[in-house]
Amino acid sequence: MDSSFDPHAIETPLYEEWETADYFAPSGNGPGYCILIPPPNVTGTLHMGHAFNQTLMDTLVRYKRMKGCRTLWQMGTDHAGIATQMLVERQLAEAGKTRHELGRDDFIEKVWEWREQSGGTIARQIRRMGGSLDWSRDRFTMDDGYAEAVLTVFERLYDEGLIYKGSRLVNWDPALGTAISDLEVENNEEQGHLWHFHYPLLDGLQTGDGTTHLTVATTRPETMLGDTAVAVHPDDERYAHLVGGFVNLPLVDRRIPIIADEYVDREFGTGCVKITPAHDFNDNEVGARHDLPLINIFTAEASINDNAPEKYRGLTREDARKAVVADLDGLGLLGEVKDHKLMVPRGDRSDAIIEPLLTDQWFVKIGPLAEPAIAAVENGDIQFVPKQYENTYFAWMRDIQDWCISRQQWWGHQIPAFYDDAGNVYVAADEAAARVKYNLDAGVTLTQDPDVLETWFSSALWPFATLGWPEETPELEQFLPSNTLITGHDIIFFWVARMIMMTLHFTGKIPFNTVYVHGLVKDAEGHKMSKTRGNGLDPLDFIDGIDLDSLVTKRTTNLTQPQLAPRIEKATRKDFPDGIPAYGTDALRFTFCALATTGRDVRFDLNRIEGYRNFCNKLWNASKFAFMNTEDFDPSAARELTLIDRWLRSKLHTLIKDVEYALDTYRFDIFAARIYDFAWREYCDWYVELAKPLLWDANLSAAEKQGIRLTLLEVLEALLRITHPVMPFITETIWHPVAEKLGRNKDTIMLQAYPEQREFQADEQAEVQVEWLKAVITGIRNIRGEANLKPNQELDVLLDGGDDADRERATAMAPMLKRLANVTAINWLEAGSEVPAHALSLVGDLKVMVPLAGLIDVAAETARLDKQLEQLRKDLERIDKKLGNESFVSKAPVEVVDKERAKRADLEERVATLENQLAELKALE
RNA sequence: GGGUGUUUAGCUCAGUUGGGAGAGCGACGGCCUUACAAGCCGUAGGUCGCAGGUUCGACCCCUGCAACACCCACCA
Repeated sequence: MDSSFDPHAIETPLYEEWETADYFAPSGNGPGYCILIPPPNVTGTLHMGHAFNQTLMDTLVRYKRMKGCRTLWQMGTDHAGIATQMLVERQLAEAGKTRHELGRDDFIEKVWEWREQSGGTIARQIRRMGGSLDWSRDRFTMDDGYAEAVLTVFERLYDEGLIYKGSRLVNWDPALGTAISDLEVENNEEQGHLWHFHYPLLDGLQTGDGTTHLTVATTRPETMLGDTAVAVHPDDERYAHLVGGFVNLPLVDRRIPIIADEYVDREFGTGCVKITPAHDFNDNEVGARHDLPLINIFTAEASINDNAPEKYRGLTREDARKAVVADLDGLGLLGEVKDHKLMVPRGDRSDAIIEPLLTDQWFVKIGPLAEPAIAAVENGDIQFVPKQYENTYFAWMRDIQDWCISRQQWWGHQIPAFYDDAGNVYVAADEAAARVKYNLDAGVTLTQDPDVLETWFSSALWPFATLGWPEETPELEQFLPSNTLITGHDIIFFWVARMIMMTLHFTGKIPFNTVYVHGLVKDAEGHKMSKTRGNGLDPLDFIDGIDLDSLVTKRTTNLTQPQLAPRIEKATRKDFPDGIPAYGTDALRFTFCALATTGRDVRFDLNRIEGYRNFCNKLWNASKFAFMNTEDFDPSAARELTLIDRWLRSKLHTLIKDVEYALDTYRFDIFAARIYDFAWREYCDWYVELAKPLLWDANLSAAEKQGIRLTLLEVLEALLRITHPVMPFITETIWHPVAEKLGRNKDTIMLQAYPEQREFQADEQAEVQVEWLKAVITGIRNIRGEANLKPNQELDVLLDGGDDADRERATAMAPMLKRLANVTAINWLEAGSEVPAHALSLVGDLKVMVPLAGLIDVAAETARLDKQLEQLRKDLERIDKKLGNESFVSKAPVEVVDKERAKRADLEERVATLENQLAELKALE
């Protein structure tokens, strides 16, 4: 083995070995266990969220595989319609071209080319993370087989009346030129204005105070060009007499009615609302109730169209706004203009302001699909961890709206609907099938719907389409439902809910039993990582390291808002003054597990990963120690387990139970913490250190030394198996030589059985004894430390008090005690002899005394004991108060009261001893 | 406007059924002790967000409030 841990030397070659040996494919005859990867975008790159998500999945997958399950981690990628199309369009734009110049077929060809070129990136990155996915079953949502599933689903839903086409107000992204679903709209509060406009009353009408106009307020002045009414509340006396009358819509010179509708809030503004049914979801409903005309004034790019007065045509919505306000002002019809905060809807991909626009779109009638999906969670077939997400799910599902699935885009599954010249619709997988299905002769010309399906429509089929559906495959039989879905809470609606609906509808099975929802990865300040913010981190940079300048360049290139670059650079130079060191994959994975506490977002903290990189090094060095002390080790030689061996094995016995419980309950943080604690504290700090003096002790029998060497190796070997799911590379590397020494099978640790409790025996007595030993050693170390004695300053120790057990232990453990506390001689105080001035430590009834002998300063020792005494007195006081409380004694359970009494007695004795000791010290001053 | 989560040591976070507040990192002091200075030994840090309530007893249960984060929602 190399002298120190170097992740790069081991990781990549090891992964290639695993993959070549086909260790990732399902094997064995155990129970099936399946996890589906949330398919990353095929042309994307790995971000921290992926790395976190995949670490948790791989940890579980490796654990289950070692537990003997026939385990499948299903790999696949998503065609990511809008995201990918945007990317390729941007590339075209750099070459000065548009997709329209290219034409649909050539453009799609270009996207496939891009996929060929960049599709391997994310796969390579996932491999670097150590993910044990079954690459042989890799699926892509645009594969032929997958496409067949998508078309089949569409057709069946259409035939069942669950997909329909309709003309509706939808969320329109004018930058992308497509409709998007409600979920793809992000509403954020932004600063805007509230403009008040005066609409002149017609036919001589007046308000109560003689005003000849109605004043309406709006945050969107330009939409007034499409107003078709003014509404007031039906019970509003101020305007009751005007209902049924008319106002003149300025600039447009249109006569529009004054209507009464409950929708209006009398308290807000003037109590009068302009109604624009074609450009506002609320107004649209009002318009429908009052049979108002819909006047669409926007083009697909959100410029003013020909339905508006000539003057405004062709203006962008921003310019139109300015013009409308200026013109009304010129007419004296502009009232107050106030600052106003409002929710602005923006497209999640384009960041463009979303326009409600009347268009023809395809919808999924979602109610009938939602019902069984709600039931599946209600009745516990599907469980969310943490459970509170079930409420989030229910809330959304119970109020779910029909799903707009058509996109005016080119990259994606083209909608399998065909139209004849008369506009009749025929739905089938392809044109030929449509002709057969609808009995159309060759004379009928058919044109396919140009739109594509939104990406989430196809990813909703992931649980069964990846396993071969609509064919009936053995994989469907074995791996549906899958076991655990691991995902962030940001895609519960987008993906999880829709998978549940679709899978239930088409297979009659639930897609998965458990949904484990983890938090999102935030930066050290708790902010969401994003390209725009420039605070994103590349997981590969933690593995390989990156220098500061490269990191700055990475974060500031290709920004959507280049003006932010200086700020991002400054922040980056401040947060990462030395760039990022190479920590290796294992350290990164361990960090993710350690931070994966339930129901909480994770702040990625550089200090944590550094600590866990150090932990890797610790493991590496511990194994070096084990090897150095087991040269010529013969696993079959006679051995006898010593006390510390029995103690360590007993600790391991408990560890195995704890890690199993942790993983079974998705407590990755506890899993990591227990491993860390056992490996570092128990194995390294105590066992190895205790073993040293024994291995070097001439009085110890060969069998006992063999017992120690065996334990050194066996416990390490088991620890490596326990740790392997989270740190696959270092454990595999170290495991081989260990297993070899133990004479075991040595293909790969990946396929070894996960440790079971029965491999290591519990031994309560050994634990008690070693705890005693640790207490004595710690006591002496405390004296040494507080008295500022050099470690190489040898000490003698005198023991007094205690019982027979103490005497036996002191004799038996003398070598360990001497070395770990750096003590030369241990003697018992002879009865009747004089007690020298000493520093004191108490272990139960046993007095551990270190004679001052000119080494220890009386004042320092006094201070040390004072500190201890003060703490003891505080404890005593608290207990006295408790026991002095009549209600406590009478009402608390007897065992609790007894416990307090015992504690009190013990404390009292210790206090007395220390007081005594302090008095003696005082006499020395 | 509705909902969810969070608030514990300087920082990041644990704390299972109510019964003596924990870890890692950082800080401080001492050590190159023959696996490891990416290390070893020791020490110091907390009215558990605030205010009430239930209880013999509350970080834990209940009520209210505050701050922060996120989700949902049509207030012009």
